[in-house]
Amino acid sequence: MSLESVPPKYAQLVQALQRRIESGTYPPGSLLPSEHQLIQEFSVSRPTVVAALRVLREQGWIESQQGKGRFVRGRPAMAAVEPNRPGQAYLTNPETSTPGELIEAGAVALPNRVAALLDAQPKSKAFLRRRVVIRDSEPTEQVSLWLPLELSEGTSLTSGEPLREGIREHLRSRKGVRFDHIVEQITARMPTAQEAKQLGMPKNVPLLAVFGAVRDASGRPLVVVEVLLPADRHELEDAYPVS
Amino acid sequence: MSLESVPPKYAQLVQALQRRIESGTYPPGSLLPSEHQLIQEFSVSRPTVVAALRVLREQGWIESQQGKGRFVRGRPAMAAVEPNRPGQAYLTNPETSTPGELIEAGAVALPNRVAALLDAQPKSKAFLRRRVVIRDSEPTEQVSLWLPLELSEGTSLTSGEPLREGIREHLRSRKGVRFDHIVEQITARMPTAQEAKQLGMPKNVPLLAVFGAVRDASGRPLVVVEVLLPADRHELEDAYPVS
DNA sequence: CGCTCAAACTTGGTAAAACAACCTGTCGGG
DNA sequence: CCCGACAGGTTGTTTTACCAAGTTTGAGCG
Repeated sequence: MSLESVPPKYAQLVQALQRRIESGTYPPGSLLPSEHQLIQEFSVSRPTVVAALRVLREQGWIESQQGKGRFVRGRPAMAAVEPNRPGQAYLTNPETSTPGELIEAGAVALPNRVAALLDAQPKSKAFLRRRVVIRDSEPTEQVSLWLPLELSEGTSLTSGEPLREGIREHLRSRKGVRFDHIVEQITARMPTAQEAKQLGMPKNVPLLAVFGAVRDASGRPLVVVEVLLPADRHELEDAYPVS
Repeated sequence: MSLESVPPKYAQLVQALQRRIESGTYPPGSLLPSEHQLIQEFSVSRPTVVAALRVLREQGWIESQQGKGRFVRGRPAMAAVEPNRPGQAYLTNPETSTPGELIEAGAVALPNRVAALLDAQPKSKAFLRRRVVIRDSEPTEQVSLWLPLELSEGTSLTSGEPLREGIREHLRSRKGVRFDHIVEQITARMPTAQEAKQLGMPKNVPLLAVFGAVRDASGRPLVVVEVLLPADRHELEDAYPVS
């Protein structure tokens, strides 16, 4: 049969050059072979070489300078640190995959901040689903999910049972909405007495509160996720290029 | 003279299509004209059309599906929110551009977390430069900069005078190091008595502590920036695509 | 009428060629 | 000795051409 599709030539070239950079054949700071040399060595056409080098440049492996050549920068170190995005996991993974306890599931009045993120009137009603996540037999995080009432109708989110499907897939198949990006706000505050008790944390330790507004491609807010992290047990990490 | 360089054709095509999407000529969800139609309308070749459409896809304006066509997604809403990166501004802007007060400048023993970010031994010596930034006649943030001693030698950072040049440019011209990316850690904690006093904040309000490890292209840490933000007055915002 | 399959569309990938813009040496002439 | 012109290298942009792969449509046949 041999239906294994071979990757396109330019992708093979990308991998070959990446291997050479990682192995030290093309050390950082050195000049990459010119387009003409690569054409001859790999027996491909110039558009193929250029396509491969464009990918490498966009990924940060090399940088090019018209008239001089392409310089090796090395394996992009930034890609090594994967940011931890609280809330991401709760949107794609089913609730049954992480142990936890559902502590609230019903319609409530929206807090001001959440209402603003949902483009809704303050104190208007929305559906709230709140869970405490348990790791190593200890409560570690509280995850809250707010949905407009029209988005919660006809879904299993209103039930008190753990979801056996990711929220993202659940809403896509039943309501036809497609998650696109998340606008995230990070703040810190002291826990309420109830929160400290539910999370098993001292009352004098602050909380990291992460609000994630999930929106579709046009920017319309769909749901809001709030993750509460005791600051003595969690921290957030991210990486970005300096402008 | 007419030395104004005209943008390349594919970039012009990108702008033209962006305008049509924004004006509603190509509403979201609709099918973009096929490559052949665009070739005829704009009188360009196919690679030029493809290059323009590739840019639009990478920027999130459209998505393509082999065999069917290219679908309009609309103006990428994510790009509208620009993340606020504390520390970024302090690396590029001169200290004289924002009012503040220098409260420390000298060699100190490294705290554990900063030593780890610098790949240095804990309690080893490094140079610390600490400033309180004043906005609207009120202290609002504390910015600390740690540098390895060999990187601070021969610079004006060790002086008690405000820098008239950005730190990034300062270190590039005098020490030849080039900033590439930042690995950021966000935590929350209670302020010390001294910090609360210097920042003019209540003692029962937590601090958002942002640690930024500035590294070069190979991942070697260069300097560490710490920004302390009273949580009742600041919050962090960011946006990212849902995977 | 319903099903099958081929034709005609779409985007994705490769090849060959040419010109333009930019950099860096070398080789003269002043 | 200095400086400018020039040749030869590099990447950037554009064109023409062809084939491959996925999707839709409709003609034709049972």
